[in-house]
Amino acid sequence: MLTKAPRGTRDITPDEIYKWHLVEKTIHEVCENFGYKQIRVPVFEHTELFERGVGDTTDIVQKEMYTFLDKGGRSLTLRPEGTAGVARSYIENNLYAAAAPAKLYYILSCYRYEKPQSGRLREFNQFGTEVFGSSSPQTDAEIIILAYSFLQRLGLKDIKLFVNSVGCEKCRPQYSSKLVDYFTQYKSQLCGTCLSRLEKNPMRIIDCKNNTCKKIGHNAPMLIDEQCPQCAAHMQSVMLFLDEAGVKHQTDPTIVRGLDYYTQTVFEIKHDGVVICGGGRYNNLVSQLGGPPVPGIGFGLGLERLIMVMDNNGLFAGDSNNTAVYIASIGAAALIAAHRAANDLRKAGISAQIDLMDRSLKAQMKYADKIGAKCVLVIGDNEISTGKANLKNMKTGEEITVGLESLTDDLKQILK
RNA sequence: GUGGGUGUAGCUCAGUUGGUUAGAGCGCCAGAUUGUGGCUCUGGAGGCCGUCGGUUCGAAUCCGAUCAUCCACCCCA
Repeated sequence: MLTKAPRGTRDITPDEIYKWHLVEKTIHEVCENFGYKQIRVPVFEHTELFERGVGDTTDIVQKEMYTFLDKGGRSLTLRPEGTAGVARSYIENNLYAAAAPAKLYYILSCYRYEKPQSGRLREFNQFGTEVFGSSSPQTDAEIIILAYSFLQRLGLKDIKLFVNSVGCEKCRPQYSSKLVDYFTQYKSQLCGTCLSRLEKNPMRIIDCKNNTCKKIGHNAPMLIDEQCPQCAAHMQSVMLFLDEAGVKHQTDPTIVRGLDYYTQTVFEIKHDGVVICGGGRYNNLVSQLGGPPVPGIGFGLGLERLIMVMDNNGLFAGDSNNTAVYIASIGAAALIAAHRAANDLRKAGISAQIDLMDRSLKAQMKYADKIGAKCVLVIGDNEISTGKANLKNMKTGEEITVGLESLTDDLKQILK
């Protein structure tokens, strides 16, 4: 038990870390390319932030939060998602007083107490973006295009983008009451959870997986048809910008999303039916949290799911950051020479390793092979007296002679 | 939270109707080759059979519980 990571958590081991480095590097590049700046926020926040921000009718808040009292008796919660904390930070640091809009991105771990399964962990990592201060449709499109470009850049081919609108504070209540009227007719046929949804959040009946509910929901009024002219125009405009960018999309009126704060645009990006990215607009979140009436939009993208999908599709080529030179040594004098040479190479920016195990030459060669060293330099008494050593290319097996004094310069040429 | 599958070496897995000292392949270490990795051959190390309890003369094997893990549902990234 002591040597077992807690349920729903996992280690990212050295042999797969290169995948994360690749993904993270791409995140930074794409976000900077779009003009977004990274923000880092605490792992835990006041519990109330999530209750108010995420919404206390959501599953996340009702049963999935890691909440605890600290020694001062404060109720704190490990963040179950990124937006609420980032919104809090935006307000607290008066970022609305700086240049608007604020274009932010983040890479952070999130925590939800759920039963683990494929692509679902209790601790997981999200890449997300948020734009605060703009309600224009081109902002929605920009956020979506950013996510889409990111996935494309990583080589994902079969990704599908689904877009919907959940309306605004004007049209949603009207629509909700229409929905309630509609579903009330079929009250006796709805499943248990949908009966309670009828009172709390009727929109979620539409994406119930129960066959009967599905059937009934199929003919339910859709918000996409019922929204106010402003919301309809907004959605049309978003899709126009997406078309203009060549980003394929389809509307899916059943996308409702589990978080309460969404208004107007919501979207999901799926791969093989798995949602790897979800997001939307939230025009009231900042003001609900006590900030100015600033609109926002963003998405969250699950990195474990992303890497899983990339793995399944062979999108990782392998670790390319292996040591350039392993310096094998025979004897105590050679070890010192190897040690000196390795440090010189490192200072010149060439990665180098020496034997730390006092092993035989053969064992050193095996080790060099195992760690994927690009070449091996062998130093013994002969080399020390002649000042020359053999450098072996581990891929081709070829050996060339290099001077120990000019090692750094020679290797710079060779490794080019 | 609900339903199902699986826990044996670092990994993938055998293990007969319960019966001595639990196996294989791969990997690891070493030697063959005393200064050169990969290929081959030889040898070696490595197991509280997930954990606890029960049945039995005897349990990896049967029963129960528990934990972990995987899959589906709910929900979500």
